[in-house]
Amino acid sequence: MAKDNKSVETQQQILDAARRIFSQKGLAGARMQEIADEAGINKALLHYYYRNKNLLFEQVLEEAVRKLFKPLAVFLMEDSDLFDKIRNLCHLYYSVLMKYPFIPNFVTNEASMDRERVFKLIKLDGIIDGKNKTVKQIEQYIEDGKIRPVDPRDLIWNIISLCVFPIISRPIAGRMLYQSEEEMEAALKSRADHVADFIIAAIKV
Amino acid sequence: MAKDNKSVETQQQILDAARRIFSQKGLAGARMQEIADEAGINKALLHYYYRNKNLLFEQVLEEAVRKLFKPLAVFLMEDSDLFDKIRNLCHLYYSVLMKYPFIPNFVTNEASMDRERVFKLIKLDGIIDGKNKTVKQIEQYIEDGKIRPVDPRDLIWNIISLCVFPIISRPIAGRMLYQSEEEMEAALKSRADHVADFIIAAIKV
DNA sequence: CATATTTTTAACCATTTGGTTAATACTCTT
DNA sequence: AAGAGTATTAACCAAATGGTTAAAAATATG
Repeated sequence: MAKDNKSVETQQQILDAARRIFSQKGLAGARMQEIADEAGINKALLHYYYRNKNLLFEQVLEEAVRKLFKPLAVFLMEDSDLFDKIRNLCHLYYSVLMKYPFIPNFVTNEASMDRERVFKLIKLDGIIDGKNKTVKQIEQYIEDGKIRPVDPRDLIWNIISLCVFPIISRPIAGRMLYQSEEEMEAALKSRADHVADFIIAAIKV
Repeated sequence: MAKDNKSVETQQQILDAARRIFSQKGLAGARMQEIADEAGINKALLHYYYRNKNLLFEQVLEEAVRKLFKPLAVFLMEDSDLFDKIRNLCHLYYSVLMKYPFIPNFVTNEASMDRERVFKLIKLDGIIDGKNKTVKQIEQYIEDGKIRPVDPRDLIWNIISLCVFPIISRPIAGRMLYQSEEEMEAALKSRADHVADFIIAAIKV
């Protein structure tokens, strides 16, 4: 049994490499040899730790799905004021996705190729419980006249879209909208606030 | 020289098949044999009309990029009232993307794999001219007190996000937010209007 | 109808790729 | 230091895959 930490270090290097390669090239486009090279090891060693490509991919995908859905689950479950929740979600998403900008595209793309594989990794029950909770909260806010009448599910979908899509479209939209990389980076920094403001302005009476 | 139309018909079948396969599996995941089967022809015939996989892919990608950016270019260039433009864009995008729902994911994914390949296909000059025009229009609306002060580029990015992302995320979000496929289909029908309302509510003073 | 041209196919081929094997280096325990 | 177990490697293999070739249908042309 691996008592020393050389092996876990190697496994970590493999996972890091796999994350980079898989997220950039997808399951079909990634080459085991390339992952091994990127990890600085032999291809046979790669198979020694991760029996095959699919298993390795599944591990990387699971991690990505978890990271992508955690902020959403937190948002949907939270008990606090709706406006606070929205601001929190925007900031949480931006900090996570700025750190792992490849995740949204990686997951949505895999979902379009093999929907079920992604579903199996989402704790759907928890999400749906949270969704029902937040839908109720939104309905209550409408009833209390705190926000305009909107379809709660449309609203949730809009919020997610505004948090996630800018990251996916950044390579293209950045070049279209901004003069330079730096200008875009700067704009991105304040986007979490702007998006939250935008959403709240759209619903507040 | 092909005077008859059997050959163009075959080429069309190939393109249709290639669209389906490439958009579902990506460049690396698609198999020439599978495209040939889907088109009901021999693999050698596939190479007879399209010399190699890359050329065929490029053709499918170009078409997808054109379809994805046309509504945006129209929006950015249009001279009419900003609110009308926004409503138009939402409806245009929804009609195009409901017809070709695979396009956004296909293009964003390819952009994340090979950014330059996508850039080369976008008529960037036209888009940027239009962008400058619409940015000026938004600034004018702010100055005239018709809308709240917002960063024009953030606003444009938000509009695009709200039009495009729901299509990308539909397989996942649909199952999370709605009880059944039919319920989601129904909700989707009115989304173009809701999204336009949402955006306008967010900026109108 | 004969022949030139285009379309379609079956059989092949070279390369790539995921995965295996068997042997070697390393590390830890006693 | 010896031996057991673990980590690592080079060489290899079978299957899959993009692409080619040469011949056969089919079609157009005179």
